[in-house]
Amino acid sequence: MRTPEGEAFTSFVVEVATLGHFVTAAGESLARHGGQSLARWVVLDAIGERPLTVAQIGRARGMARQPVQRVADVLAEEGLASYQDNPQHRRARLLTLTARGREVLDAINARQAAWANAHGARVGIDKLRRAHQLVADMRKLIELPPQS
Amino acid sequence: MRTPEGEAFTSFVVEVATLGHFVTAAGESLARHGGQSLARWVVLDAIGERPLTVAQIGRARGMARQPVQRVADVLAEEGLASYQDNPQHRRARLLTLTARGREVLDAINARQAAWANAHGARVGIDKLRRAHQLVADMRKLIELPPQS
DNA sequence: TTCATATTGACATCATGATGTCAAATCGCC
DNA sequence: GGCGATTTGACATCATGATGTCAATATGAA
Repeated sequence: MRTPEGEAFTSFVVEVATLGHFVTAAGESLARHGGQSLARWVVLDAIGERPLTVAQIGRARGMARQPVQRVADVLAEEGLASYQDNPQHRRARLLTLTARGREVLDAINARQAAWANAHGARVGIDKLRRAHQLVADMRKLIELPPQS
Repeated sequence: MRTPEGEAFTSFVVEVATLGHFVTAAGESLARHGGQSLARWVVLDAIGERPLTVAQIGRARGMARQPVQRVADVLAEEGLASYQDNPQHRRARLLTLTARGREVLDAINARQAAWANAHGARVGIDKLRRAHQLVADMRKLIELPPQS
């Protein structure tokens, strides 16, 4: 009923889910030091380079527009971002970082960089590259239907 | 500011978060074929071996008791589980699988086994073991404070 | 046994993300 | 230019998981 490969695959999947949980928690922790949350950080970071519409942010980060909309509205209320008119689209305004939003984002990203540098140095570049490749391969595999 | 190792670590973390998302979606899909959700499947599976209290389920699956309580109450309402008196603790009743709950759980687990067998066969046992080890190592690392 | 401490269930509130629907706006094909 | 399809924002509802509080219960030290 369950092959050794099936057992191993299930163990891997469970381990990945657990690691994903830890990674998310680490992200929440990093964001909290800037007085934000992971969801807010994701939206702030998305518009760090250039203003985007809510729908564009959702596509860029693999989220539906609706949750992004809610977070974006909160950020706008708090003065970390603001909606600017979009010459391309009358309704779809561009969410833009304010000066305060830039400060907050830079602070969180700086902390994240230190965190990643410290962890990365311990692992070593070779193992990191292999790990990244392995996880990326696995993702492509899980995306495929199991029958093929 | 950002070392190559830091860059690689960040890429890995983002990839893991993405894979975790896919794995969760796969779990939701498997559970849905049994008319359940991932959260309900997790609770059903936790009491598959022996009855447990809500708090025990939470600890076993790394969740707080409160969300488990809510899911458990729904399962009890739907007749997939039932609360039985606990000789060890007057208030903490044991959540127990009903016959229907057993059927549903077995069906979902059978489907998961087929899914895992098919995917596992494609990857191969060696790569799976290496991937599992790598991910487990990374988790231990992220759990440590970054300074050490 | 007694009493401080920890655990537990039962509430509440909240953040997050998914999904559905609708009308306005844009785009693309003709 | 006109018109159908798509995109978008703006609502709504829902599932999930985290957190906090409280009283009832169990546990362990004295």
